[in-house]
Amino acid sequence: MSDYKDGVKMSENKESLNFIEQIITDDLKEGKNDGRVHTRFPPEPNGYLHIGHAKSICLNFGLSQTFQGKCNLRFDDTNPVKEDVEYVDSIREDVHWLGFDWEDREFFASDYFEKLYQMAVKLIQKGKAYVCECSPEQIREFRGTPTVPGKESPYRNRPVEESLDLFQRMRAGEFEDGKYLLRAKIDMASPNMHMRDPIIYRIRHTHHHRTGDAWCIYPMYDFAHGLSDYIEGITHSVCTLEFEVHRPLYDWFLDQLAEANSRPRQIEFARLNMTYTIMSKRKLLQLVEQNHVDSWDDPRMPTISGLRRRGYTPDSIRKFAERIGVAKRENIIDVSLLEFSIREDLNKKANRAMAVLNPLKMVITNYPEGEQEILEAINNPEKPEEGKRKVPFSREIYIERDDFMEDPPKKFFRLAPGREVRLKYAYIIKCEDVVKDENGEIVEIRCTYDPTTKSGTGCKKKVKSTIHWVNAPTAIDAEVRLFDRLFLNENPDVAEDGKDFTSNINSDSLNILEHCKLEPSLNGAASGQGFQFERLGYFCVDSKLSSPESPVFNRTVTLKDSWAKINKK
RNA sequence: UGCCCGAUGGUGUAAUGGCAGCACGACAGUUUUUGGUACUGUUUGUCUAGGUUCGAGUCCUGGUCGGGCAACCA
Repeated sequence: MSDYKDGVKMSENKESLNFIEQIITDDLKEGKNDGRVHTRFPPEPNGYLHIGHAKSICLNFGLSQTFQGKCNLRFDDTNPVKEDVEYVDSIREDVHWLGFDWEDREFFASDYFEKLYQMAVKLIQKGKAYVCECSPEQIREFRGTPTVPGKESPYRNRPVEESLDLFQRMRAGEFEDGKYLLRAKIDMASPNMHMRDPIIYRIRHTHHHRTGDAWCIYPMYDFAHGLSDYIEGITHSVCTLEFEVHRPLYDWFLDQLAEANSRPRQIEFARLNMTYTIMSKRKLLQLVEQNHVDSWDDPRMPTISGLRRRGYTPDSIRKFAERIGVAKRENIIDVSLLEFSIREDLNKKANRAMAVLNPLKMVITNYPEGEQEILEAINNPEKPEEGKRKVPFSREIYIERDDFMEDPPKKFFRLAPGREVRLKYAYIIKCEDVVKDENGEIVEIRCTYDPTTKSGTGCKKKVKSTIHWVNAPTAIDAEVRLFDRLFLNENPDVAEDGKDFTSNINSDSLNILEHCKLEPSLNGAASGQGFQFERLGYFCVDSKLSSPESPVFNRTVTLKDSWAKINKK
């Protein structure tokens, strides 16, 4: 069951509010913003969205749902050299897929370029901004350091008229990149670096993915972001912790330029970090460009598109976001919590099927040759309404190589010479013989079956283990891709001296198995459709590589495996 | 050595001056034709030193530790 119904968060069994919900509740009590709650999700279209963005999306859209407000999608596209429409498209798709709807409120910071320009003009007129001619080196030098105050620019007291004229000519394209800058006139001695006459416009003769060549000056984040919030009537501007020191500047622009009585309020929360995972767009881009992964939607990537292709459901990701909570403390979430969330979801939703990844041929010597019978299998024990399906059975089947041991340790319950196990939905069989090739490798197991132990006939006989299998003559051949963590260490961001994070990459994160055997009901499974392969894990049809003629499945996540633990001891 | 922020079990997150709870993990058990699921139980925590108070995880002061801030990035 989804936790969302009619767009309203249903899990109101939670009795405590996170600190942002608390702030909004208090604001509402004080009658701020005429009782409105309006948030926004503001990605820069310079990369694909990842699980950290999912936290922010769930937060912002979730806030609008719990307070019956609105949430905008706004592309923060003020730096044309890094941005692209490819990213815009993927962001739209990913937010929708997660289950959120911004209705007709899709905006771009670039929509406001004219308004922002006019606001900048107003700032100059008020004597609160000036056109500066410092070089990048001079800017750096004059800025000072956190412990040393900055020095004022020689252009700081340029007459208003002159700044106005220059700014207008900057826009008109009279100057080359870097020749002039527009800066806010605040305080070069401020203990907050961001208040030391920050740059608000720079010249960049670059084609913009939306405005084309209409502009050659572009506003900086601090100027554009808060004012875009203001223009859209945002009430609560939620962002991550690193923007905390920007807040005084955010408020300063509003103090100078806001006229309406409703003003946005910036609130910062701690971004998501996850073990064995990299969460920076820049580094994710590097993984793609250096071919450490195939693409942004490689199933090993922590991107939303990667998780989707891996077999994660929107519900599982939203549940995960709810579980990890929202606070201001730096955090590192164990990736096993994400895995728990998808197992929990798929356990209830995914139909079961039998598949053998590493096939070992078994011949049931006392089963009549050439005969086949049809057995019934339960589609989902958690959902009886899913009913049953037919599974063929005959003299020759495949079992999992791991389910047989010639010389088993004490706690191994599965098949071994002389031992009995149940074949799921079929019969109890006994291993009579092991056939090996000239290298001593086991190539076939010969068994006998007990016809009185057929499943569903009320057989009382108990065996220690039930194993899955696939009927050999009707088996579908498939490729199955197993994934391991992309990084070897818990915190891949920190690498050994002199090395970058790519030195932590797990070179063995992709394991492609050919000629896996699937039960025939899996024929025609839809792209992206998820299944539980009994005893193995959750798998889905790969949306890019699979075809009806040669199916490809991705393993989303294994089942919890207590045997693996016992085996390790 | 400036400014800002933070600190609750292994990992997260609640407790709004009044019994430190929940989830995940770990461990043990019950059920089971998935060594899955479900269920039960166990385990481990308020950074530190003072202060205010009948009472402090919560308020105050000092310290310690961690994070952020010096792109014409966002």
